[in-house]
Amino acid sequence: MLDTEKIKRRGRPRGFDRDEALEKAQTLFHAHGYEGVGVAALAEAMGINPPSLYAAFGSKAALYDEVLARYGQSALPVMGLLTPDADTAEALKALLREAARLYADDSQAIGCMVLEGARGTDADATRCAQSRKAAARQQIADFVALRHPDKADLVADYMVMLMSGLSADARAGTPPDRLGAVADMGGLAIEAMLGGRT
Amino acid sequence: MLDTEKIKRRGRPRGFDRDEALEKAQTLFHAHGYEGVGVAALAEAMGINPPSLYAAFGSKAALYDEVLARYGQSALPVMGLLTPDADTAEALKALLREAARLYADDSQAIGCMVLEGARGTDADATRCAQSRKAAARQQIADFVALRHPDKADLVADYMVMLMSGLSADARAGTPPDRLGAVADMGGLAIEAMLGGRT
DNA sequence: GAATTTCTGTACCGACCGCTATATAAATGC
DNA sequence: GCATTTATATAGCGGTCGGTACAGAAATTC
Repeated sequence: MLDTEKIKRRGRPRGFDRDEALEKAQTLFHAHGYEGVGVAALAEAMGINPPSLYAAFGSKAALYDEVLARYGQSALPVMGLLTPDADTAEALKALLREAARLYADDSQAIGCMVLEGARGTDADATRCAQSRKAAARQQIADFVALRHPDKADLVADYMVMLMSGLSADARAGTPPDRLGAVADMGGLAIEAMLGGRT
Repeated sequence: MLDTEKIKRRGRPRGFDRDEALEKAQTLFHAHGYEGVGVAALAEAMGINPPSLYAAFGSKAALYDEVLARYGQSALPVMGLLTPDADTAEALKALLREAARLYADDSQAIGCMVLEGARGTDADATRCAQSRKAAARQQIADFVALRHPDKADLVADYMVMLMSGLSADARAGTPPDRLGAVADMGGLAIEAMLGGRT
């Protein structure tokens, strides 16, 4: 899996940087969604032609999958808040606040790419995104289960649901301050469910 | 506006029931979203041909708009919970519970057609849906403002955000009982914000 | 050098998109 | 009857979709 190194391969070498191309694709997918951007637009933004895209990534859906993986790594700082020694409720509230801030930050693209991607029409694309959504949910559930095993599933469901709503509202244009206030209000339910400073 | 009656109009009479056709279109739009269903599929389900569709409704977007209006009326029972004499928190919690039940009910279509429609790629369709979403939000804000004017906007934002998340999870396949539990947990934030039995 | 392998650009495929030109069918007004 | 008006069915418009056949270019191995 670690043959990303520049092994001398025979044949004509690729004329573009694969990761740079992925980054351009990520920008477009995040901004317009899987169905909102076509292969032609992707190829143009990546500075290549469709055949090169298909040679390097296989298909539009496969490219999307790689982009989602890349996004998952860059969005890891969010999940990094869930360290085992953190206070459960405080960490979840911080996660909500950070999600709201991130989703409304229009310096990049609006909303969560995974959660938005999980709602599309295309079967392949939604399957990819939903699997990553489920993985994130499980991460949250495992974290909550450290101290509240009986409430882990419910709280994880609640967190994901809330983040889906936050992402939707962010994309609908809700400004950062209002989104943050809503996220904080969502945190009240966590406190009520888990209690403060447990 | 009330010329829905069977006024004798000259020319060949329409060969299909307009409202029945709308109902079929509603089913398809709700199940697959605006972008997920084409004019050909709509026309076939309505039992007509594309030209009849355009003659009767104008365009795909206009048909969608009428369908949304129809949906808004059939979904009114939900908003009917917000009567002026109802307890604020209790009514909102009941609304959440009812929304969760309705969204997960697969006897018809999954999720909220307005909230899902507000997230699409097509500019016209999302504008229609977002305007109805905003109207519903205002209805909630007005209801809350009756007794908690300073918190009306925040609580309305929170309610809409939560319902968006519920609708997304419902479409992702979350079963009714889990969805209901999450909605109830969301209600805890309302109690914390407005207090019980105010 | 030649043969092989791989990538790249042009140009295009069939399928579907929303939509409509055209001609005909079925009603009314006179 | 006849003209007018409206709705229908057939067939097809230009455009975009995801994806590719093909030939040439650029690297390797021998």
